[in-house]
Amino acid sequence: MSAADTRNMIVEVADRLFYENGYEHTSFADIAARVKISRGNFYYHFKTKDEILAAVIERRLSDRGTMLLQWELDAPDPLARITCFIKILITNQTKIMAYGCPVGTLSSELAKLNHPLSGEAVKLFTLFRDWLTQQFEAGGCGPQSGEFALHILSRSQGAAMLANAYRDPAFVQREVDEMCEWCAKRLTRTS
Amino acid sequence: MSAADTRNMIVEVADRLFYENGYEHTSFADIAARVKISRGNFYYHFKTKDEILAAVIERRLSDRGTMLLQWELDAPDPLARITCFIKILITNQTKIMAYGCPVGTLSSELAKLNHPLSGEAVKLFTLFRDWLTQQFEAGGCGPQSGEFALHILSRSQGAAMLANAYRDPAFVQREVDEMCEWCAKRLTRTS
DNA sequence: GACTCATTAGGACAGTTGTCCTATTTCTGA
DNA sequence: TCAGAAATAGGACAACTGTCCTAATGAGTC
Repeated sequence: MSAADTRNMIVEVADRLFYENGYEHTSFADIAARVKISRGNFYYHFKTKDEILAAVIERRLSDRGTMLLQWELDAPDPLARITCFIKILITNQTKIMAYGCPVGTLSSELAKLNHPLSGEAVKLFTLFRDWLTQQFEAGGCGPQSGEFALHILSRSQGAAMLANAYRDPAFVQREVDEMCEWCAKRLTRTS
Repeated sequence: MSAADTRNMIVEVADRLFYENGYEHTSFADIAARVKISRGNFYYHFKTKDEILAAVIERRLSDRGTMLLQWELDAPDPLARITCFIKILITNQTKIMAYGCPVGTLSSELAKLNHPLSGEAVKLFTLFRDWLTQQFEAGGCGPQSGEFALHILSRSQGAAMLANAYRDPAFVQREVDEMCEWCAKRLTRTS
C-alpha cells in the first residue's frame, strides 16, 4: 500500500475517533488498532499526535468546504442555501445526539487543553461563518450579514449542545424550524 | 484539619480544575498539588476519580440551586428573573470566554467519554431548564413554557460556545440583548 | 537475481495515570 | 497523660501514554 493511502486511512480513522471519543481520549494505540498497522509505524507518517490533529482539522476544513460548494450548486438562492446549513442538525441528528457537533466539541476541547492548534479548530467555525455571511449578503441583508451569520451559527451550536444532552428530536425540529423562519423573514427571495 | 474541610477543599479545587482544564485532563496529582496534600491521601477521602466527579457535580447542583433561589428573592417578576439567567453570559464573560460554559462543556465531555456520570451532568441542565419553565409559566406563557425554557437554554449555550471560540464581547452583548427582547415579548409584566 | 529505497513491525523508553497499601503523624476524649 | 481513632505522607504497583529507534519486509529498477 502506498504511504499516501495509509496516511489517509490514519487521518480518516483519527477523524472519527476524535469526534466520537474526543482528541485526548483517543490514543495512538486506538487509531493503530482500527487502521491495523503497528503502533510504531505511526512515526513514519506522523511525528507527533499534534500532527495527526492538524491533518484531521485540515481534512475537516476541506470536507466542509466542498460541502458548502455543493450547497451553492444544489440550492438556487441564499435562503435555500442557509436552510441547507440549518438542516444539518436533522441530517446528522443521530451523530449529533451521540457526540455533539464535530466543530463545536473539538473547538471547546482544544480551548480547555490550551492546545496550540486551538486556533486552527476555530477556523472551522470561521469557514461556516464567512459562508453564511456571504449568503446573507447575497440575500440583501447588507451590513447586518455578519451579525446574522454569527447568530445562526450560535443558535445551531446551542441546538447541537442540547440535542446531545437530551436527545430529543422534537426539540431539534422546533429549533430548526424557528431558525429557518427567522432567516426567511430577513432574506429577500430571488426565486 | 477536619476531614470535612479537606474534602471540601478537594472538591472546590477539583471543581475549578475540571472546569478550566477538563475532567480527563485533570489528574489526581494536579488536584493534590493545589490542595497541598499528598497524592496518596486522596484515597482516604475519595476511592476513585469518579467519586470526586460525582461530588463536584453535586456541588455545582447545590451552588446553582442557591443561585436560582437568590434570583427569586432579588428579582421581582419572572421577566427580571429570566433576565438574571441570560445575563450570566455577561457576568461570567471572562471565564466563559476562556473555558466555555461550565454546564455545557462538562456535559459534552462526559458524553464523549461515555462516562457513567454523564446523566448526572445533564441534571445541571435540567435544574436550569425546570427553573426557566417555572418562570415562563409564572409569566403567563402556559403550555409553551417548557419549549421556551429549552429555547433560551439552547441559545445561551450557543452564545457561550461562540464566546469561547471568538472571544468577542460585542457578540455576547448582542445575543444577550436579543434573548432578553425575545423574552420580554412573550412575558406579561406583573410589575 | 541483486540492489535500492519506501514502508512496516516490534519493541524500548521514560514519564504519567488511577489505584491501593502501610507507616507515621495529629488530634480527641477519658 | 495516654490509648485509640482520625487524618496524612510517601511510595508501590501495573497499565498506559507519546515518542523514538532499529531491524525486517515489501516492491520496483537495473
